[in-house]
Amino acid sequence: MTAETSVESVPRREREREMRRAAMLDAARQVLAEKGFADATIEEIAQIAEFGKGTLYNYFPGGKEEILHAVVEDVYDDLRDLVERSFAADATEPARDQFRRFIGRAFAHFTERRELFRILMKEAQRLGFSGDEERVRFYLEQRRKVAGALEVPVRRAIESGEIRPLPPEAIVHMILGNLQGVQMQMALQDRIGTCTAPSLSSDEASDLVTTILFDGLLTAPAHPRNDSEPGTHAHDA
Amino acid sequence: MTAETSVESVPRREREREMRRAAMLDAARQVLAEKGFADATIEEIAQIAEFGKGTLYNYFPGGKEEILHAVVEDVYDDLRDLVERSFAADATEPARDQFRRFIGRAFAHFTERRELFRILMKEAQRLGFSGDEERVRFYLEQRRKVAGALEVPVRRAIESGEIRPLPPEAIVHMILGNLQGVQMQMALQDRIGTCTAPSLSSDEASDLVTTILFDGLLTAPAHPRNDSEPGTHAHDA
DNA sequence: GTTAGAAATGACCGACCGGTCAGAATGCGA
DNA sequence: TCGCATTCTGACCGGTCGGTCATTTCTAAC
Repeated sequence: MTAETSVESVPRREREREMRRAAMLDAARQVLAEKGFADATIEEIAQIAEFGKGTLYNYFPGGKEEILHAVVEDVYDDLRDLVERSFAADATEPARDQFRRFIGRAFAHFTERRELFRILMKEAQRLGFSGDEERVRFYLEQRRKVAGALEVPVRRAIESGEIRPLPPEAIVHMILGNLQGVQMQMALQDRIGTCTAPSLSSDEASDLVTTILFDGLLTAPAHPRNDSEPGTHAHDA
Repeated sequence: MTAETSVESVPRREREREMRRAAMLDAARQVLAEKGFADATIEEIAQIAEFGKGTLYNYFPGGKEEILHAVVEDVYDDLRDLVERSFAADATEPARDQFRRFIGRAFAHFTERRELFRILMKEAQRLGFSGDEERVRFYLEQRRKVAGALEVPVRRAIESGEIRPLPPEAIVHMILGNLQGVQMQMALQDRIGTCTAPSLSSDEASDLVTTILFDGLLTAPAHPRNDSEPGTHAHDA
């Protein structure tokens, strides 16, 4: 009955350690989402995880900072997986449909995981704009994980001629910016009882983003669709 | 020579007070951009503004929080002005050109005022997601100043039939999301010597955003342009 | 020059928190 | 059961910082 130290897949001892680590990260997520990095206290994380403060330092010798990094890293890993899974389908599927699927899943992901979105908004930016070289590098690395994954289908769609040959990195940033902007709107929306707007549903939001992104706002093309490069239009002084 | 307390436009005493207040806010902007709210110290702000710490509390009895609010409020006011100025032109100008002008100015505004963008990124979100009812309300109010201003031209363009009749609030959020996403990319880009990308210029960025926003990514319309409502497309489970 | 009121100042206080470490608890093999 | 090793723990320490207020400095009216 009592476990033997046999050569099982994972040495038991280690598995338990991993479980505890996960519990600590769970607690950290919760507190970070609620308070933000600056106001979160190690003490509270420890309390929620039901460990002594000192124990956290066993698992995360780097202290608060290391905990934040671990949490953020997980969030971005999940996001990258989500991207990769969303585009895994056959290559014949129209780009528009593939992206529509991704966008829908991304909204769903963060809608049922508010706290992760909060952490991303509150802390990721802070890392990116931190004065500390190390932190900035970490942030860029994380962001590139996702951007890199998303660049693959974008490039494919450009090569197949489905979408305009604009700089892929820029397209990726715009897509991510759109997602963030609308997710933000939805998050704020139910934060105060819908002040004015008719409360976009997750599905409506997906359609909307896809439409604007792929079809554009204009009702009638101002100039030929195959005018692929932005070209020069009205500039201002 | 010595000033008289005459009934001039502004009572001198008050003007000087206003100047000092402005100097303090300048210093605050600088420190907030560099360190963020949590790590900024009143002491440092006072030092840079060349006042004693106590004096700051004369001008901002609410302390650190009130200072942040004042700074953020100014940023949003400027932004709203920028929106209103950009669309003040005659009503016959095509919507696309008007928005192109706005987008260009917005990039220019934040490109030559990095520190304001930083503050917006680092702190505004934090306010929006704060647990405190009061802070959230403040944030929403600020944001609405800008969103409200931008909604005007959007509504006009919808009514004139130039752009699709999608929910104006959503369009506004997407526009703002795009601007933020791309501005962010540019900010990060020159934060580390351009890792890979060919470094989007401010003007290229404006064209790019305008193109995607108005003309869409697709090279050929997948379905009729006047299919104004997003309609149902590929959904996923 | 005098003085009353306003404004500026920075030493000080108390709260808070990240991180440490000596000792307690626990596990585990002999 | 014993004893060693590993892990857990929370009281404690040092440092920081927001905010206060008694004192000083300035201003301007008389």
